[in-house]
Amino acid sequence: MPVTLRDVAARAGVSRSAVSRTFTEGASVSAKTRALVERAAADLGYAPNALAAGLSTGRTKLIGLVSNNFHNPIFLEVFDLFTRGLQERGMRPLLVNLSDETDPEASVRMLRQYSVDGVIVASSTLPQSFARAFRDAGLSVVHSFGRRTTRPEVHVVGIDNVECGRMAARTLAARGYRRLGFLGGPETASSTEDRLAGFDEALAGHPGIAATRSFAAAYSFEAGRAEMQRLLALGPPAEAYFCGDDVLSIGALSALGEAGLSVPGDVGLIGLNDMEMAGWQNIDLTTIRQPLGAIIGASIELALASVNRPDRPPEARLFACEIVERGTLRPPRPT
Amino acid sequence: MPVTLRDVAARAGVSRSAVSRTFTEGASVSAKTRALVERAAADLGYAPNALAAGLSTGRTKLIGLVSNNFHNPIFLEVFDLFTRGLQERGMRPLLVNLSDETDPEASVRMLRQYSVDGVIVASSTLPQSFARAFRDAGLSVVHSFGRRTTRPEVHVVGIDNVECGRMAARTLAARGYRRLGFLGGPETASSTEDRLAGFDEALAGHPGIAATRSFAAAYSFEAGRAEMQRLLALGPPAEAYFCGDDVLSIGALSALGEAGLSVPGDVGLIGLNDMEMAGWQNIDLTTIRQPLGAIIGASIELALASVNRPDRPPEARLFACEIVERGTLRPPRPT
DNA sequence: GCCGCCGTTGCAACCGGTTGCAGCCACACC
DNA sequence: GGTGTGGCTGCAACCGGTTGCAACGGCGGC
Repeated sequence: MPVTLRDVAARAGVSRSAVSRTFTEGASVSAKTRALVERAAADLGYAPNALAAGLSTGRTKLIGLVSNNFHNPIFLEVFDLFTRGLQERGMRPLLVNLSDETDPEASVRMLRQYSVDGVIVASSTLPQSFARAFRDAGLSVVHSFGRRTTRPEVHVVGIDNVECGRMAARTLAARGYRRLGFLGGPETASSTEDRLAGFDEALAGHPGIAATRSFAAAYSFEAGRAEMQRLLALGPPAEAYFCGDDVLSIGALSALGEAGLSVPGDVGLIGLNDMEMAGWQNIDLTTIRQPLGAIIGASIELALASVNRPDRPPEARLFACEIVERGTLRPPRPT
Repeated sequence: MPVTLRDVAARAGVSRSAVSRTFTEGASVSAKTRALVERAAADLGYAPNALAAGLSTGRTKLIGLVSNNFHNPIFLEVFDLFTRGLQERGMRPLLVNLSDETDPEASVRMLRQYSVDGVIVASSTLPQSFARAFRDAGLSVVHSFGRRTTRPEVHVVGIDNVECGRMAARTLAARGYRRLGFLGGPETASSTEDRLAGFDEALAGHPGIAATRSFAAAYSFEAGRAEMQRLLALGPPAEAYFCGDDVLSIGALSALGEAGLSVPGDVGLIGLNDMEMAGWQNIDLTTIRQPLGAIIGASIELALASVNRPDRPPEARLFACEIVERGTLRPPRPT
């Protein structure tokens, strides 16, 4: 039923090689045969089989897009940008959902079975063991939203979480807040650790400022809300919180509102990510913007580059973030 | 570098066929050879190449997952359920983003190039021409969140939008609202048309009730907000609105709040979908729940079934919705 | 002891492409 | 006219599997 190379060759009266060559960039074909073949292909509605081609060339133009983050709305934006970016470059994303997967082994087999050209792991919570397992299987992998380490094992693209922690601390200090709270994501996530480290570091220079710390069970609305409720039950809240993610901030916002506390009147809040929703006027969250487009662009770039040079040493690309001023912090304090 | 059938065969001292057969369900292999092969495969870390297999069998276990809805948060839930559901059944989703695509032709070629076993179109806004184009190319397709037509061209799974419109109208009437508003999605979307039809139909039995209608430019927060702002600028609002989607409701909510109107005090609101966010306590939207899990389960089921029986006549499966009572409508009026 | 049967096995062709290699041809040059 | 050159072309092998077919071996039944 489907039309193949052979059919086109027959109709054009040329060899199969000739047909193949007219469809491969930079192959040597005369204008005459090319015209013949193109005519026949158009008549028949021929589309070359990318998978069969991949069998010979070793390149399927398939990229494994791996994530376990299907409850944080920012990931819809992430998937949008990834799929479009990959499509524009002629690649196809094979989506892998690792939500309740704990063993890298199964996913590795899967990805190898489909001989993807490369893997992009888009997650800030997936343990590094996954990325490592993919790499050990000989796949070229890029870890987006990952952590920079001194001796990276795979390509990493993301933000400088330590610096974000500092930014948050400096911003809160500049607004005159003195009793701060750090409300992070899962304690074991590297992003949480790093943000806290930066936060603490910047605060070290401000002896008059105290900070508490706590951790939500996940990067989700419910977790943020639950954690803030727990804090409120414990005693009076801090003057302002740095939340490790916008979705946590919104959860916290909800708990605060329910407790009758006003933001930013009673409590200040700053998030991280700047997801679409943070700008919705009934949320209006002051936050630290992660340059999503740049991160994803670089991830794709790196993934494609390392397909061609698999031995290329792992590289870390970190992007700068910026404060987005909205309505959940009180204005800077005049000095 | 990658280990193939041939390597395993050599190490196990059997033919390539024997290896192939031990890995295909229901083939005839003796326990002895099977053990031999499995041992060798494990030693070598062999994983069969699914794409090469697909070349012979004509089944790649790849499913094209096509959508253009990357700005409605409910679609993150949709992708989550689809990817998990497909993975559980041993299928792999190839994600296709049609956000700014107007010509089905290109996507058809793409999907055929990767010889997907089937296509699932997950969108309530994509014109039917896309689904039809896929079908015409010989692909078996399921349209999720699509519209039931009298003579369906492809499998359709979704909800009865007309009935949802009726439910909304009946609910608002029962609460004693008399001046209603229909705030739909894009006027050309079939889902919008159907919901409006049902809404009008149910209202026909209530001569004392009047309704206005208007349409947002897209199923998005911004569009819902803009449309409600426009309505408010025109004059006093209706007593209650039926919004064609939760994300529209939330946009409307934001515009109402900004105008100093309280919900449900001054204006009532009912949405449709029941996305995760609708339950967030600071949104607390009364809405009509779409049974997402059932819809997606049935879509996958149907997609897989029609791979095996491509000539199976197109079928429509519609699921019932239910009202989820939260805080944006005033309580039922005692009669 | 012979026959037939059936489960198992390997051969070889095939799926739909790609590509190294050698042959062909036209043309230009001497 | 002979030779050399270079651009096109087709042959055939190969990518990593699957599968129809025929051969093989062991076993039970007569």
